[in-house]
Amino acid sequence: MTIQNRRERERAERHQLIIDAARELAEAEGWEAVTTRRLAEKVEYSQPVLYSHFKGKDAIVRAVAIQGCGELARLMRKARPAQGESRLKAAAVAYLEFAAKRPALYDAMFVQQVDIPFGTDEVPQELRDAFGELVAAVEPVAGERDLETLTEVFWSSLHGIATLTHGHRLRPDHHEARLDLMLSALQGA
Amino acid sequence: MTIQNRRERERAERHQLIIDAARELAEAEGWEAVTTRRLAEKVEYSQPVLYSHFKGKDAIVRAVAIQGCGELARLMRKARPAQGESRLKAAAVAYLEFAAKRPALYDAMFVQQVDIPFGTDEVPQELRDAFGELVAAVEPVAGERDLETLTEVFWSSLHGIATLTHGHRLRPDHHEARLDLMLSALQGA
DNA sequence: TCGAATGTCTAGCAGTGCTAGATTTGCCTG
DNA sequence: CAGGCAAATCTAGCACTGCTAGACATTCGA
Repeated sequence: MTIQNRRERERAERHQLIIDAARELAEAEGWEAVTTRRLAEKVEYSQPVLYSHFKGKDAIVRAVAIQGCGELARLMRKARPAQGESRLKAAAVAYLEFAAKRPALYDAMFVQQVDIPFGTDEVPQELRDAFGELVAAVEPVAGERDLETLTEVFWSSLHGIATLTHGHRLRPDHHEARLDLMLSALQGA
Repeated sequence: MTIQNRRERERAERHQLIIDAARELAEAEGWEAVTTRRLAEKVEYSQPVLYSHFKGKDAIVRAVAIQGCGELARLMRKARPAQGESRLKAAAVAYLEFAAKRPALYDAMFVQQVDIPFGTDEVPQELRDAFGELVAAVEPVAGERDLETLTEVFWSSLHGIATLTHGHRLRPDHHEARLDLMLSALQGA
């Protein structure tokens, strides 16, 4: 029993080791540098070991993405301002900072279409948490408008800004002006 | 001289043939199905011919993307409503329809980071035209706000909605509600 | 008709994700 | 403590990718 336990624990540790290695490699050199061979080398095992933990490379990326959602949720929660200040702006800033500082992670989460269940299925808790933070930020300004729909619009705007900025499609020196314009529009000023 | 001309014309035709084949293949089976071998087979030449026209696969995708921008611009121009109706809404609908109906093309244009010059460099005319259509749609509702910045916000929102919708991250049956909410927010209602 | 230049193809390299089968490792039993 | 067995792990390889060097064919001008 205890041996079984130890083995399971070791397996779980290695599982996480692979996820961390993939994330680190992607953040350091981009996802195109994350090959099963380099990943195997980084965790000091041979390639087939990866496949005893994950169904394929996609599954590894998916695992990284889900944990990334957890981290985003944590960051946004930490960024909740003291009462009185704009929750909407604080959330937007935190979100965009995350996207800018962890582009590879953000890419896995929301750009690459790794088919994480998003709809009616069993949505990972990390995703729920992240979206929940967005909802909480939108709630004070929703007014008559449908909360969830407005949150989706808010999220879309943030996502659009994040990805177009990362692709150098927007003027870099107008970031703050864009953010302010977007926020005041959504606030229904 | 006429021989030279004929050769140049044939080369140009084949150049376009490659671009069309790549677009068709991508639209039919996704970009992951667009390999240099399959593309060569489709145009009935061997692989190296592709490399005599383009520096590499990226350059082919880039060419497809730029022509896609031209098409988007054309569609949005055609969708300009008669006076009185909302230009903003017409532009948004046209943009989102394009993104939904030509997902592979949209992907090449704005999702894959094919480094098309966007900033100060020599921006392709097709891109200018597409952005110009957005500016024209925003202009009537800009009011005191900076036109170009507001257009960037509008574009970001559209892009976010387009990509998150394509990735099944948004509730499909709330598409119109989201669009209306976004438009009325930007309109400064 | 021949030589040369242009154009095109065959064959191959180094890399990818993934896996079958051999090999080693570490456990439990006699 | 030795032996056998099962589980974990690795080696080697497949079919594919983007890309290219060098052989081959074609077409032009003299």
